[in-house]
Amino acid sequence: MTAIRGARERARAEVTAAIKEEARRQLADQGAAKLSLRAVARELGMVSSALYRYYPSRDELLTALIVDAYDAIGAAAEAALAATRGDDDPVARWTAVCRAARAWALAHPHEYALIYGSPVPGYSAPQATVAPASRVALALIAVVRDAYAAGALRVPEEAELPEGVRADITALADTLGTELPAAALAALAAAWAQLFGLLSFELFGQFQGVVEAREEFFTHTAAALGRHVGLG
Amino acid sequence: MTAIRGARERARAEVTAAIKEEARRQLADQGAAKLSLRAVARELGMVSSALYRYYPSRDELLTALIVDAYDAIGAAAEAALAATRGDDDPVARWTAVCRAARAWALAHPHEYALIYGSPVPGYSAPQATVAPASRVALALIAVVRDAYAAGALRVPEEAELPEGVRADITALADTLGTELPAAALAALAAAWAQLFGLLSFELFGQFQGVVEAREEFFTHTAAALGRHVGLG
DNA sequence: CCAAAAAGAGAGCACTGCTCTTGCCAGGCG
DNA sequence: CGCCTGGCAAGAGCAGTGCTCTCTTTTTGG
Repeated sequence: MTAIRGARERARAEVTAAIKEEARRQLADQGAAKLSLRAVARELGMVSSALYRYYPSRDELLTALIVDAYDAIGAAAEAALAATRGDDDPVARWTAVCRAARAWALAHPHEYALIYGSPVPGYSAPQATVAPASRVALALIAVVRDAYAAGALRVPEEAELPEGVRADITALADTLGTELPAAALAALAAAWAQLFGLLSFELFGQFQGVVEAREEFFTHTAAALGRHVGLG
Repeated sequence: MTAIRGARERARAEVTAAIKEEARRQLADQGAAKLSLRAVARELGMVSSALYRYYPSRDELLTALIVDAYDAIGAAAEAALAATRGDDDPVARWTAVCRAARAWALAHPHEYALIYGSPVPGYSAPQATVAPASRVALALIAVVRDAYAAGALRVPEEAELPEGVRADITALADTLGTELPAAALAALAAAWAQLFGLLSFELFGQFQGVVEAREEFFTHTAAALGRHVGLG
C-alpha cells in the first residue's frame, strides 16, 4: 500500500501483522468470544498495554479479522468463478461458487460465525467491511451476468415484483453498472441470503437430526437455487 | 409442572423466574454479550453468589433464555398457523407463518440473534432446546401437510433427490409420522433454512444498501419459497 | 423444639478491556 | 558526530467479569 518510508514503519507493519496473525489463530480455535487481547499479547511476548499502540481496542482488532474473513471467503468464491470461466453450464458454475463458499466456511467455522453470525460488538459494521463483504455476492452476480450475456438466462416475470423492491433493485443495478433485468437481480439477492441461510443452519447445528448428508443436500439445494434464479 | 409442595418451592420458583425475567430484560436491550450475572443480581438486590443457587452457571441461564426464545418464536408461528386454519390459499398461509416469524424477530432482535446467530458458549446445544427449536419448522410443515391433504400440493420430481438426502428425509418423515413425499419434505427443509437466511441477513444488516423495502422483499420472497415447496 | 436443609452474604481468585505514568531507546535532524 | 524528541514497551492500576468457598441466617419438617 504505502511505500516503505523507514525501518520504523516496517517494524510497525510487521508487529501489526503478527498481532492479527496470532489473533486469527486464537479466533480459529476458540471462537470470537474467547479472543483476548491479553492472551494475544502474552503469546507474542509483549505486555497487554503495548498492544494498544497497534489496535486502539478489541473491537478494532475484530474488525480487522472481519475484513480478512470477508476477503478470504470472497477470494474462495472468486477462485471458483475463475476456474469455471468459459464453462457452458451456468448451473454448474453457480453450484461451484456456492460449494467454494461452503468449503471455506467448513474450514473456518469461527471466522464464518464472526461474519455471518450475530454481530459481536455494539454492532455497526464499519464502512471498511462493506466492500469485502460483497465479494461473494459479486461472484454470484458474475455467473448470472455471464449466463445472461450468453442468452442462457430465463428471466422471471417482471410484473410480480413489488414496487419498493423494484425501485431498490433498479438503483442497485445502477450502482453495479449491470443491465440484468430487475426481476433476475431481485431473485439473486434472495438467493444470496438463502444460500447463507443454508450454510448457517449447517454450521450452527440447526440441521442436527434433520439432514445428515449435508454435502449432498447443500449441492442439491444450491443447484435448485441457481435454477430458481433463472440459470440452466 | 410439579405440585406446590410448600412455600419454599414456591419462593424458589418465583426467584428463578425473576432472575430469568431480569436477564431477558438485559438481553433485550444490550445483547447476549453484555449479559452479566452480577448485573442481574445487582438489579434484583441480591449478591452475585446467591444467584448460583438458581442457575449453576451463566451458560445455564443463557440456555433457559434460548429455550424461551425458541418457544416464543414458535408460538408466534403457531398462532399465525391457527389464525389461517381453513384458509384455502396455502401460499397465503405459508406467507403468514413466515411473516409472523419475521415480526417476532424484528421485535426481539437480540433474542433472535441468540438462537439463530452464532452459538455463544463452547456450544453444544443442550437436548432441552431441540423440541422448542422445531416449532417454527413444524408450523411450516403443517401448512404443507394441510395443502397435501387438500390435494393442493405440487410434488417435485422424486428422481432428482440424491441418495443420502432421500434416506435422511424418509427417516425424518418416519419420526414425524407424516406421509408427505420425500421430495416435498426435502424442499421444505431447504426452504426452512432459507427463510432464516433471509431473516438473518435482514436483522444482521447484510441487506444494508442492497434492499431497503425489507418487508415487501421478505413477503415476496417468502411467497416464492412457498411456491417452490409446491404450494399454490 | 431442634436438627437438617436451604438460602444469603461476603471475601477472594483469576481473568478481562482499557488507561495512565514512567522510563528507555533509536531515528533523524542540526 | 551528538543530541533530542517521538515512538514504544513496561508496569501498575481501575472497574468489571464468572465462579468458588466459607460462614451465617433462615426456614422447614420430623
